[in-house]
Amino acid sequence: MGESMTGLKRTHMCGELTTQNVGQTVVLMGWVQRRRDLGGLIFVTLRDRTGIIQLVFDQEDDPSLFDKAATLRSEYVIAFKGQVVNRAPEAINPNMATGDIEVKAQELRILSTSETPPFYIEDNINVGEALRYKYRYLDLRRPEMQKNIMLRHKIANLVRNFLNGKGFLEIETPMLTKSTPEGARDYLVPSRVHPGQFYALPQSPQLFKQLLMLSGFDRYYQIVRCFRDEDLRADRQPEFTQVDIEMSFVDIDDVLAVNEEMIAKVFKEILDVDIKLPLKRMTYKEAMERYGSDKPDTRFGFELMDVSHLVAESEFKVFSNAVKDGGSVRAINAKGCGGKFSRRDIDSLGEYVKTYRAKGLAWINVTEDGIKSPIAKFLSQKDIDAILGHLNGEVGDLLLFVADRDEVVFQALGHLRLELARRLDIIPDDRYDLLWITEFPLFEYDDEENRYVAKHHPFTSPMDEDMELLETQPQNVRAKAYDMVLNGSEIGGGSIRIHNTHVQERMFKALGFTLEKAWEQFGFLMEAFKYGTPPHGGIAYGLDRIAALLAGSSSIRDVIAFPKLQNASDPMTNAPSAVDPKQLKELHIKVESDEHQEKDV
RNA sequence: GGCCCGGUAGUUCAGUUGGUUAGAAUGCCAGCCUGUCACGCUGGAGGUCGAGGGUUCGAGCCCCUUCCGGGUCGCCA
Repeated sequence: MGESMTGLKRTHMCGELTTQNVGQTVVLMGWVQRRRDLGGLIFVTLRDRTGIIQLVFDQEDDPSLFDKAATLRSEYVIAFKGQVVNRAPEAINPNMATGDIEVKAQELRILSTSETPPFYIEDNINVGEALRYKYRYLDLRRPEMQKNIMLRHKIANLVRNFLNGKGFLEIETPMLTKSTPEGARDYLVPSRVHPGQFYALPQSPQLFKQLLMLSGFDRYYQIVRCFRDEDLRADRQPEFTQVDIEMSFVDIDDVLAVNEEMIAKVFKEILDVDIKLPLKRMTYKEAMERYGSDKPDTRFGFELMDVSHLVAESEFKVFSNAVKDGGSVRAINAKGCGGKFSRRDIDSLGEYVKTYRAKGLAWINVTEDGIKSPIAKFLSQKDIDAILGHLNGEVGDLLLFVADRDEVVFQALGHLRLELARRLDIIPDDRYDLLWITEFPLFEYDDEENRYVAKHHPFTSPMDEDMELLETQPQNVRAKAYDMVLNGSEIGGGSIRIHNTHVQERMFKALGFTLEKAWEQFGFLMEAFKYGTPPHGGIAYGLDRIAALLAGSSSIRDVIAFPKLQNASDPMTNAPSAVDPKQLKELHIKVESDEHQEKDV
């Protein structure tokens, strides 16, 4: 049982004390970080969310207070009264923000004791994530986590203030909504009053924000939770937070302008980094051809180069056949890597690209003794000269080639250039390359479903000049879609929407929907379009990703207070879990296999 | 669903060709210590080697099954 704090009122936060407070009597409350018992003298470091301060208990001053301090252990919660004093010059701790002062004890109350925590509450701990998340409330006590969560708050606050100032309204949209067949898998929610029917948790408030434009709210935003029942990654959680924005009477330039101003403000306020506006724009086509990715990391080179035209007639069938079959042969000149990478290193790069479905990695090592390459024997001197010339291959360079369908070539080489940069450690970590990727294809072909599917979503407007290709050459239709990319991560994406029933119907048709099916699924939207729809468009940012990037974290889990593990479970609450059969009965749900029912009953 | 890596003390890990009583660091507990700040010194407690099965005279180590964690491909409009 703890003591009462009655009669003591906190006067200061630990990390806010400075030499300015010397001489004052202060009351502090927080957690015991560490106790150092030197015999007749005990030092205690006390922690709250602002930082850490050293408390001093001297046996000669007050023996009973001293004895009480001796019982303190890590993570005890205490109320403490004492006088702030300067430390002796030789006792100053330069590694501590408050290291030039300490507080001499006058009163101590133990408000709450603590068991020994399963891991130490400090930065740079080396502990498995499963353990950290099981005790997430302790993990969150660590200064670096406190910093991350506070940073996230600050970003959200900046965004709100900025958008409020620009006349945007924050409007909530439903969490219980309608399942849509396109896109990611939905989380379904049954309800007692509708047997056999399900709500879906929103993957995004997309349709609702469009309807809000139709209602005349003109400018909307929402910091909103979204849900996708897909497999997790370091940058993907089943529930995540979007900064969702929509505007009326706008075209692409209007949306991009206000958004890049917002992001620049966030960078200035959070990192004191000046972002040069307007942001660079790059078309999807250029991004793919130069970087093999629609979210290029432009902080380093190793750009892709097309050598298809040089090897189309080559004796090397892997190259010439790829070109004949409509694919391409592209290369990266890994400048200066010829001498750095061993044969074993190069082989491991070959294994790496196979992850991305490339069948292999051809290479040419340009050395002082001429070229070394397993494919040299298939290439004529003329071919080699042409390739070296085109790729600017010089002594010391390593040329890496992938030949396949464009899609595979881009993916393999796009990832390879990232891998090369990581291995060579040449990615500057103090640089923030922000850019827009524009003119995305409206459709991409889905091999499994044997039809075109929307690359962004089915409400994205085609570019005006490509409108006529909708029925005849869907693969060549570009969309009024844009992504914001930061250092190789997509942090936001959006589009100008279709605001016309007729165009929307043509779109669904191109996607292989019958009119009946389109109306069944999205009838409420197309019906709405009949009643006076302003041109509109918007964007949605991944707040978790932005916060992680600004915090310098490699995983969005570091900026989410209570994240889920890779299997989408929560080791703290044990969610998801079996439910009482009574609940299922009420919901008219029968679970086929009952082995999962026993999991944690 | 596929592939890769991992699971040994509270925690992070080591553990040789399969061979005596499974170790280290740190944390924890006790004692000593008045200027520490990763305090120090001395001592102590602490283990279902993820689980189940198999091979063997003998398994932390080999084999099979399974569970769990991480990464990744598919997937993620």
